[in-house]
Amino acid sequence: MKFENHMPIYIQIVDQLKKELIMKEKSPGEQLPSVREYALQLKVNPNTVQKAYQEMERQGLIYFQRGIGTFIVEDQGLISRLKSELSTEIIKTFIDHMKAIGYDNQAIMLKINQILNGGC
Amino acid sequence: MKFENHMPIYIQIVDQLKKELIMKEKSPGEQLPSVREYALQLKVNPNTVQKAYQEMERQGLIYFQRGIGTFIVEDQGLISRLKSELSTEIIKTFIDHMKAIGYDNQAIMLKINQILNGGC
Amino acid sequence: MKFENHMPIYIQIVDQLKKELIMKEKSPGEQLPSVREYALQLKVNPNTVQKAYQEMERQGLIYFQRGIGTFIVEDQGLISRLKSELSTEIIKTFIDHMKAIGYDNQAIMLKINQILNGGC
Amino acid sequence: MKFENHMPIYIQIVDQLKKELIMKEKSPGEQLPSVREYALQLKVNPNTVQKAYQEMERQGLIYFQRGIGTFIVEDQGLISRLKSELSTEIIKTFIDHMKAIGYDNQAIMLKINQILNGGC
DNA sequence: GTGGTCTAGACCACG
DNA sequence: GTGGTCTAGACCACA
Repeated sequence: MKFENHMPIYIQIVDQLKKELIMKEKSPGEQLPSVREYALQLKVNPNTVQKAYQEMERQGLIYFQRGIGTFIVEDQGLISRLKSELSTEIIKTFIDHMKAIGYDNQAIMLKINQILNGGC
Repeated sequence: MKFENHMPIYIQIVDQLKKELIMKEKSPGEQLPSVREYALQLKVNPNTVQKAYQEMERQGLIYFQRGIGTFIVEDQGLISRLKSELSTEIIKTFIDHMKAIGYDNQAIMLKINQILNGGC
Repeated sequence: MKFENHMPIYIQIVDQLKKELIMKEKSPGEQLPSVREYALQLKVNPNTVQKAYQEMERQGLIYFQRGIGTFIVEDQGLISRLKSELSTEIIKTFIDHMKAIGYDNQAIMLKINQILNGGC
Repeated sequence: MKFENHMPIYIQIVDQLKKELIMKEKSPGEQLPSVREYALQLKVNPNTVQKAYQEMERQGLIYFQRGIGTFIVEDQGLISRLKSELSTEIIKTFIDHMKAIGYDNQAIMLKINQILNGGC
């Protein structure tokens, strides 16, 4: 896994794990690698993985069990909820950015159509 | 002007000035406020404005004239180039993010259409 | 390290580090002293070292690793590229200066031969 | 006349005038343009020309005559002295720079020969 | 007046 | 510990 420079590594780990959840590479209830193991795997400081896990716990995505391990919460709606949250957030940010440089709804649609090279 | 916490102030100044350029509130060749004056306006340290200006010079958007002031580059295509660069960047990031959570082109279009409340 | 008056300290630091790279006192991949430590060594403000480092990063000579340190780029050709760039730059400037005061190629060669005390 | 950014304009004016002296475009005893006139001609602030003239007076190249004008000193050896001073200075600087990046006398000769593309 | 550099000292996020 | 940012205040060269 490659990390970009302008973004905290621990955030990039969180994003990666979320993506794996959504893409069904990880499932609710599944156990995550231990902090040390994952750190070795990612060639990253254990503190960084620790911070990533803490961030995910804060967001209610995983929970710790003392002495046993770290697990993804067993919430049926989790994935769809996550996906919808993320996509809304992404789109909202996107539209804000575009409007800030003078695009209106129509212009945005046009530009996107262009880039996705589809008609509609 | 209000600044967000999680982003360097000098970057926010750069973004703001770029936006003003695109929105034609500033024009090529125009003189920018002096470092000190702008700092007063923004209630920010002069060094911070200085850093913002130097970043913009590095990006080829403005130039300094010793002892005289700071000016926007006199490049005709500047604004359109800037606008196109920024929008492409924004859209590219957006699409990457969406694909990372499992949306394909069609799904992206659909979602956007919904939100921008347009048919097509 | 002593600094001359008429040249920014941070530029002198950059030049010094480039020289050390060329003279193989520093090698690709090597870690540079931390900003604070180097500032102490040079008896200079940390911000000044910071500025020097950032200038070098801008020139693609070093890179930062968040929370870890600053490293020389791991580019095999780096040193020879740097050396050739610098020497060409120096010679070009030199020849321009000489021609500006009326020396042609031959006169330059002659004068240099004299001073470097060599026949040829 | 075009001015470079990284060098004070008044120094560039001094250098230009020295060059004109050496190239016999100006002669000992000749009157220089008035500060105002020259400033207009160069599209430069009069203070800048003033400073250039002062610098040249300091170096003993010109003298002021109150109410009459500014003149190049009437020194027979002036030009050759100037030329020799300048060339020595230029060469000394050049050799220092080259040695600082690890070239010895021989290597310098080689590199110069290459660039001036002459045999010897 | 302008921009450019520097210092001293502080706080922050990150690993 | 690391680098990144910011402030307050100073001095300088330049136009």
